[in-house]
This record gives sequence, structure tokens and C-alpha cells, in this order.
Amino acid sequence: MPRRYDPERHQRIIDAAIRVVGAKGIAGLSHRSVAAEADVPLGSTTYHFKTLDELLVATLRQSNEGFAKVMAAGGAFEDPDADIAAELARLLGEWFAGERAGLELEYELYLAALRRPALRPVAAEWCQGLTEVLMPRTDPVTARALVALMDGISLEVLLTGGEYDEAYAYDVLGRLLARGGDRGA
Amino acid sequence: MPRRYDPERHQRIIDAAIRVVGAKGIAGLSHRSVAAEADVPLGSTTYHFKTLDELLVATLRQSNEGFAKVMAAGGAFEDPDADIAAELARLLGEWFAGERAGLELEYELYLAALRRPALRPVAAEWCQGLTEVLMPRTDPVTARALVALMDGISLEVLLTGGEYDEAYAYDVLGRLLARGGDRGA
DNA sequence: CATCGATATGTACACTCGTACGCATGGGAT
DNA sequence: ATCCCATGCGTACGAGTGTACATATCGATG
Repeated sequence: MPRRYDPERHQRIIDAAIRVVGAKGIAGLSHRSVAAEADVPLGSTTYHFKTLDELLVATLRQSNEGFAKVMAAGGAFEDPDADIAAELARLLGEWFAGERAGLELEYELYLAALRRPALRPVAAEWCQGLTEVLMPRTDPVTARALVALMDGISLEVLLTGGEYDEAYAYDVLGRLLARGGDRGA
Repeated sequence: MPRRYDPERHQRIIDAAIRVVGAKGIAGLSHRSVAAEADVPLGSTTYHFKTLDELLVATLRQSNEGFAKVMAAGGAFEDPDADIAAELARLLGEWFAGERAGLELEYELYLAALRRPALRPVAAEWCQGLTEVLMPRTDPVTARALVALMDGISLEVLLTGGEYDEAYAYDVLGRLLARGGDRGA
């Protein structure tokens, strides 16, 4: 039974939590379900995460980090010649092209902040992180709006079960940018 | 005598469900909790709504209807001289000015469609309904984008616990409209 | 008036859940 | 070598849950 002293157990529980939420949704997340998924006893999950909220926070945070990496890797948002709208629309496309489960997972965790105040700081971090990535190329107002519109577009697709339309996204994201510099008129 | 043959029981259960979700969130919705809130026995809720999903669909639908009324009442979206962006920004402001619980409730029900396929048709109906209200004044693409951006702005506020900024909303909604007619360049 | 089906009600079952708690263990500090 | 305590583990308890079902009641239909 050499599972004594497992220094990565904390991390493995979080990974398991992500898989559980991906498969069964937040509603299906329990100390027991992640314990089973991580192949650790029940007492272990309650020890590392006293409360479910604590586990959720860790899970959301890790999920965010994964996304941030994709964002940083794929996007060349420092190149002044890049077409930001095209880049963002493409990014969304990639996102949707991958397993939809991943996107659902990210958004489910993100949206859970609506009812769980404990998650709000993490959600805010994510918002701000994405905004900051955009900042080198736009003003804060435009960046915020871009994030909001991307969220709205994604939700429209996910909630209604429709298809992602990259041309449409490119079009409307571009409109936000068109007047990003000369506000005030 | 008093509770036998209650023709409005169906409706009263839905009303109670709305109150329960408003107070405790969807996670707190159960046959028993709505039964208690509606002051009817447990068997009554299971009779009128065989499954919880069925009850959720009815609840979301009713919630949508309430919003549609506000929309139709306040908005003069047929007036060709009206400033749509201003009108929408004002509407959002009113929405946020009212009890935040109401907004949270609407969005929680709306977002629940992410994990509950049974709710998706209703979510889609709502999207389309709002889009159609906007249609007399814009093309379909712009209307969809306006809805998406409104959702995104609202979520940004609700999820991060921030404040609604009407001037900001007016600004960015206006950008979507600015090029609503002359797409193609 | 007699009957029937829709509606209403109470109860019971099997299950999952969060949490608490006692005990075992072994690494690192002393 | 010894002690301490963070970590790991199993179990038990009470609370809630969805659902099924047998029974009671009433409006309508013939």
C-alpha cells in the first residue's frame, strides 16, 4: 500500500476535479467523486480541501492558467501589424474546434462565480488577465468590450447549441476596434 | 376544504420555484424546497412536474416572459429616431438598478442551459426573441452582436462584482451599430 | 345518481452528500 | 534516537434527495 507520502496528491486531486467537472458538471462534483477519480480515499480530499468551495477555487484557477497559456502561445498581440479582430476570431475558432467539453468546462467554472462569491476574485482575475493581454494594442475600454463580446459570442453558441461563425465574430469584433481610438465624437 | 381542487396550483408552484432559485440558487431547488415555498405537499410538485428539468424549463420560460414584458414596455424600438445604443444602455441600467437578485436569477436560469440540454431550446427562444425586438432597427448580424455584447457586459459586472457603467455600455454598443449598415469594407 | 379519470396527498425506500473524528504513519527537527 | 505533527486513511452519522406508489378526493360525464 505504498501510497504513503505522495507529495503530488494535492495536484492530482485538482486534476481529477477538472476531469469530474468536465464529465459531470459542477453539480456532479463532490468529495467522493473526485476521490474516486483521483484514486485516493475520501479522507484525503477533505484533508487537502476543507470545503468544496476551496476545491472549486483551485480548479477554476488551474483551468484559467491553461487558457492563459493558449492565449500567450497562439496570440501575437504585440505585433503592431497584426489584425487583432482576426486573431481573436481565429482563437475562438480554435477553441471551439477543440473538444467542446473543454470550453464548456471553462465556462461552467467561470459562470459558477455568479452564485459563489468565493469564485468571484478568480473570475475577476481571468477577466483582467485577458484584458491585459489585449492592452498593448488597445485602450482599456476597448479591451474590456472585446472580452465582453467574446464571452457573449461564446455563450450564444454554447447555450443555444449553435455553430460558431468565425466570419461573424471577425466582423463584429472589428466594429469594436474600428472606433477604439477616436472615442469622444 | 381549502386546498382541494386548486386550479392555479401549477402556476403557484412555478412562482415558488422562481422565489426559491432567487433565494438559494438552482442548487437549492428541489421538489421539497419548492413544495415548502409553495405551501403544497411534496406529492403535488412531483405530480405537476415529473422531473426537475421539467420544472426548470417552466421556470426559465416564465422568467423570460417577465423580461420580455419589460423590454416591450420600456423600449421604443420602432421609433426610427431613437438612439438604440442609448436605449439599450438605459435598459441595462434599469435592470441593474432594480434588485440585483432579479438579474442574477434570470442569468442563472439562462446559464444553466450550458449543462442542461433540456433548457437550451428555451435559452435559444430568449436569444431569438430579443434579437427580433431589435430587428426593426438593425440587420440580423448587428442584432445578434448587440445581444451578445449585452450579455457579456452584464456578466462582467455580475461575475466580478463590479459596478455597471452606463456610459461605457453606451459607447461600445454604439460602436457595433456604427458600422451596422455598411459592412463589407 | 353512479362511475371514472384527473388531481391531490402522505409515506416509504434507497441513495448520496458533507463533515467530523479517531487512528496510523513516517519525515524532519531536535 | 526520539519526538512531533503534517499527512494519510477509514468509518460513521445525520441530513437531504429523487422517485415510486397506494390511497383519498372531487368534477365531469353518462
